[in-house]
Amino acid sequence: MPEVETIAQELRPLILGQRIDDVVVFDPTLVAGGSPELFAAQLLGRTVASVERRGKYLVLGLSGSRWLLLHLRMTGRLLVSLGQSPPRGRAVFRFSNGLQVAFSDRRRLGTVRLVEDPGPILDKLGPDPLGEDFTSDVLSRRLAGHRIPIKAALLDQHIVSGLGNMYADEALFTARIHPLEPAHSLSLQEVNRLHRAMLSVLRQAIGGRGASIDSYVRPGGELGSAHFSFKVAHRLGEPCSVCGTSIERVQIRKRGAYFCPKCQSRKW
DNA sequence: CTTGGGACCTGGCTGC
DNA sequence: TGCAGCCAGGTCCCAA
Repeated sequence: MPEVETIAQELRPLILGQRIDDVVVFDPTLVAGGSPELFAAQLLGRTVASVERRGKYLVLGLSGSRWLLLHLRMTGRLLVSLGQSPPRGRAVFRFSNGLQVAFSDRRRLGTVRLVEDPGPILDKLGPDPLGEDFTSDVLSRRLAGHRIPIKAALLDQHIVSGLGNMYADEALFTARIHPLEPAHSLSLQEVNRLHRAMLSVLRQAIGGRGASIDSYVRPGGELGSAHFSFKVAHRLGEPCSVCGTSIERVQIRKRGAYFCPKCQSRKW
């Protein structure tokens, strides 16, 4: 999410108010829920009225009541360039100010979708941790009744939206909660700590313009620096910054979970 | 309803 | 050296 937020922030001043003059889809599987031809045709001539993030979606509001939803998944990138060397990628959007935005995506899991009503997709998302209404109380209610590991709950975008694998690990470390702790069994105090940790981890990562651990780069090609602040994520075997214990890794739902076995000791 | 597993995808890595 | 097989992780879909 910090990566998508960074992209939204940096793309916004470049394309807000601009008209979409050309769309070329090189990889038809990029377009979800409709034909690539129709997708391109229906985008032409519309202007960009808003550039927002919802969960991990990048949401472009367009003139004529259409919404362009982009999801980058793991390796999707949006890269800007001006005119000359036309960028390849899965698709390229050209705007009236001459700017080109390429959707590049090594593993081809990202999607774009043009809809009249984003509700059916976005309303399924849980609350955004950076939204004003995301209180500790809200988090507590969202976790109630879920017996799954807290790490799995944080990654379920229907429960809360925006946390990816790295940031879930970082938030749990900061809150000193073991990733396998059943979500519904967190104490009020633990939920409070987790709530604060989610906010601080995400805000700090946005301040670092995202984490370039895998293939993420900013629209201009620059790297993010948020990964330099990671305490546990992708730090298997390194000493914990708090207690010096070796960072461990377990599998939860086929995903790697990094944690400090001492700072995040289980209570059961 | 909740939960868990497979599928998708491909560059990089492991191991024989 | 060559190559099969595994792994990463966000989301959807399906079965229990």
